[in-house]
Amino acid sequence: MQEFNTTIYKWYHLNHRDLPWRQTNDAYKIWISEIILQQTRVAQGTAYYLRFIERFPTVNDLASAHEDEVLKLWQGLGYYSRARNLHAAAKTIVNDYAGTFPRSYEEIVKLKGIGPYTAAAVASIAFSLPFPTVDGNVYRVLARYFGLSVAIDSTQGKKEFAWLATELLDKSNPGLHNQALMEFGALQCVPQSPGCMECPLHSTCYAFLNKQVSELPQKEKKTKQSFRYFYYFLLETGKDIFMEKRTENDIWKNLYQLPLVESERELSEQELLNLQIPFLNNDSYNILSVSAEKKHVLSHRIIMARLIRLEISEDSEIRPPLLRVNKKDISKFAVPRLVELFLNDYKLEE
DNA sequence: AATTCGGGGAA
DNA sequence: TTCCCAGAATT
Repeated sequence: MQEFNTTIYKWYHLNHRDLPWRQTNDAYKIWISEIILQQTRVAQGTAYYLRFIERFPTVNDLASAHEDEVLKLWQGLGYYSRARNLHAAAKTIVNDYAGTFPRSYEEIVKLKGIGPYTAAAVASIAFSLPFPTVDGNVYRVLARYFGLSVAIDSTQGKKEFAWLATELLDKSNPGLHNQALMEFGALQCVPQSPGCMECPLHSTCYAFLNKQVSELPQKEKKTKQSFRYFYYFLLETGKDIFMEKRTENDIWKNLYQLPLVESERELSEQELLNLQIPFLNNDSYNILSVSAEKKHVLSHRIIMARLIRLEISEDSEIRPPLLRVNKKDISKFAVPRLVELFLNDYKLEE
């Protein structure tokens, strides 16, 4: 047990990455990095972290920003509730804690978007409080080394792993302990074909000794996907197009998009040509083009989408919720990746 | 306990 | 294709 920890620490000392959020003790910055890295690889999140910290150096800067700008900085990163919750929590910190990050686990875990993992990460790394971080890396390392075969996504499994992680925690330096264990999982004890021959723990690793490395950790649920059919409309006047905000409790909430008609089933090109356009009060338009079908895969959805370009007259009656946007301002709006791709294609055509 | 929420990189 | 990433909130 002691051997496990000291070996991990030694490995961390030799192999850890020099990441931007490891150069600070600022709880605010640690927090930002942890939210960005939820279900997100370091390689993908780092650039977002740097831009975010540059624009919002303090919690006050973030709290006083408009949500649209926060989402724009988050564009392309996914799981946008993270950005909305981050913004809401910043306001809570400013309003309820006078802009000082709360220093107890109980207060931290109450903040929006902060669950057991993130609360433990901030508490241990920023404040040296004794709470173990149990993330995907930790599940994997512990499951393999100690041979825990209980499913990591079951209630029982979460309890058992949390208990073991608490037992292992070095309370004299919980921040270092947590980061070392996670880094070890991220770089050495990786999900697919880890380098066990070079691993400093292989002589005492249950999974390696019992040839169960590829069987651990165990998971029980697999996500099932369903289809959705999105038909976006690019309404062009001379210099403007139209956009709308997604306000429903659905994917991409509070992001912007091109006017959308969603269908229960796939529509043929002929059906699209005859479609009633719900946001136009008259029918004075020309169909310029119908794009090829684009397949956009999310974790629980497969979205099949097309872009229909319409030329409309300057005096067309547009249903109110649509925003008239000058073409040079389109990039100011936070849009889903799918819409961004359509807009990029459109710009290339021009 | 099950579902939802994004997007990308690696094999 | 499949897996899964420094998970959390909602149902």
